[in-house]
Amino acid sequence: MLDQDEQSLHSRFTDFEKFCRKKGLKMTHQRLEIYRELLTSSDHPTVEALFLRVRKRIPTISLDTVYRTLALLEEAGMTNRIQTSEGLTRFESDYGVHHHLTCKKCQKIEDFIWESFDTMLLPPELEAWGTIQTRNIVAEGICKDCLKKEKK
Amino acid sequence: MLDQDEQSLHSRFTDFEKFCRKKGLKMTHQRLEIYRELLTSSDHPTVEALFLRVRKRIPTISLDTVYRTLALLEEAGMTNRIQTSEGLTRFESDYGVHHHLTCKKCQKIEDFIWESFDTMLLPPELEAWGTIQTRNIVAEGICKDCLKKEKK
DNA sequence: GCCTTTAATAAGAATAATTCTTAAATAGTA
DNA sequence: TACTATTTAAGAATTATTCTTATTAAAGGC
Repeated sequence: MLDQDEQSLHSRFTDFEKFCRKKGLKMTHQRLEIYRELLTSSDHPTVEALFLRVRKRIPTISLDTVYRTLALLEEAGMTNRIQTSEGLTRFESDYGVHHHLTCKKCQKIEDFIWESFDTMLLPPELEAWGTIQTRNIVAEGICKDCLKKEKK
Repeated sequence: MLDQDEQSLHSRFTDFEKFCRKKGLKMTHQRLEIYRELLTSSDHPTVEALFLRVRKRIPTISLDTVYRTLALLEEAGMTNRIQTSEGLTRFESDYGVHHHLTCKKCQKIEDFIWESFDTMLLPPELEAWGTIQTRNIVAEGICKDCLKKEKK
């Protein structure tokens, strides 16, 4: 499992190089580190959080570069933007179809997969609307940790 | 159908009065007009848009009052906040379970209902997470109008 | 209906998130 | 190694949202 993860991480870096070449974009130190940080972050970080993490390795990096790079990665479909109900923008690296579960108390976001939903046919009325490309579930509630705290 | 809508609109206003009384809130002209505007808007307006519409009837209303009132209504569960991928906050009056369909081009949001999804049991693994209260689908694609424009 | 109390409002200042501007630095290429 | 076009850092500008304060108005008692 770990091997496989590392394998896939490595191949994703290679993809990033290829991607830059193909698009005529320069492969900068900053872009690589931002992308790496996002790949290894599983907590759906905000731009600010990502900036602080990357700054440990590149102390002179600017917040603006993080914004620009994330926009770039998003456009290329390599990351997803998540608009939370707190009003903050969070990011995650794109790794296939999944859904989100958010705690209303602590705002923590967890991923989950649900294949029987993914393969379900949408209501036929929606065909008249246009072409539907993605469909994601946003579920909200109170997580176990916050439920415990409430009881105290 | 129209009769029923008007009926339900009227009862919702009455609810609003009751709601204010119960919470010890004052029933102001501004609050009523903002609530009315949201009830009769089906296009998921932004705060700014709502402000401009209400201003036609109350020219001196301030943007801040719209923000404050929407926060109030949201807290009471009478409206829902929708965080769009454009990064804008939109609002809709709460009228029962439904889902959203957004056009990636023109950003228009349409509602749809899908009862067979609503009654579907969530994956059992999620029970370990905590208590799940809501689950909504956000579908994205290109609407018919934008598809037509693309062909030109 | 008028008075009092307290909450709500308007106006504009303050804050926070994001984007833009510009000069300097750097990647890719000859 | 030198050249050219991108990209970057820094900070200014913009935009959305919230806060502050003096004024206004709703609700309830008289």
